[in-house]
Amino acid sequence: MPELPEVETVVRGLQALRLPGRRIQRVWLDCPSMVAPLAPAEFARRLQGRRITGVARRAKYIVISLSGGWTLLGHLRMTGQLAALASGAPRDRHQHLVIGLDRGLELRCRDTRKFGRWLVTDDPGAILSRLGPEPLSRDFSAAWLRGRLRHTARRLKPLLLDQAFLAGLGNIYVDEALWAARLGPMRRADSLTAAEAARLRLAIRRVLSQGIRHGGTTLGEGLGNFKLVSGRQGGHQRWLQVFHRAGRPCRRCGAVIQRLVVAQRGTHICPVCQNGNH
DNA sequence: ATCGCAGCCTGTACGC
DNA sequence: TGCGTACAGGCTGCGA
Repeated sequence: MPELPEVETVVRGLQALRLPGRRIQRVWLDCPSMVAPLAPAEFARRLQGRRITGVARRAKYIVISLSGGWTLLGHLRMTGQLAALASGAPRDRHQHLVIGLDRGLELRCRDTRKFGRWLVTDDPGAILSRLGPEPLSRDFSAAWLRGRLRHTARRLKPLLLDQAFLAGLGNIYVDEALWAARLGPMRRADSLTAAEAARLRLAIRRVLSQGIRHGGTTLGEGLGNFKLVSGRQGGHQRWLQVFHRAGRPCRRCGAVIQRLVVAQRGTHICPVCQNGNH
């Protein structure tokens, strides 16, 4: 599942291709729901002929700036992948959106479950402004987190998954951050001490930074699993402490990692390290 | 204010 | 071996 580190890895891959200046020549798609609410023809018309002026990331969104003040916003959701390929490269049936650039390069959005969303808009702020702060930015300060935690009774797991609270975490990195901070997923936010809030903030920043350093997490060999723009796999799966490690020993205390369901999500904890008031 | 659930979708893992 | 079924999960929208 692409979360902040995976999207950052994709965006860095795109940035290495030096896309700014390239012109969009052709747009092909076969899955209208992936560009909804725009009709496919309107989506293509808005892209056609524009030049790419920049590539960036905000939370889990890929933000591709275009000439004329337009922006292509991409969200990979569960199984989305973005590949840069020569225009002659063979297609496969999971490539649902192809953006053809000049000089024979294509951006191909591959998405086995078709949950990903792509939008061309002249007002990206309408979407991006609803997001909470970037966890790796200065906005995510100890004072800010402490202040916000104090005023909500929500449980840590659903709170950290809420993109309007903090933007970019998903199921993997929330579980990893809670383990690193030695906090239980069911802990009420307003029950955290200042020291625990500080620990949580550092843990979040650490697991995200590590995820980026390792090029994101690719779990298993499935068709929809995370890939870099180059098609390679990420490397952070070797560093996971709890996620998908149920039944195996905690690397900190040796207790058996458990899988439970919290906020309708598979949740992985060390029952000994994270035993705080459930 | 906060939670729970359905829906979107299809590959995968499991049971028989 | 092959079939059927449950499950996985980011996000939205709805109802409790």
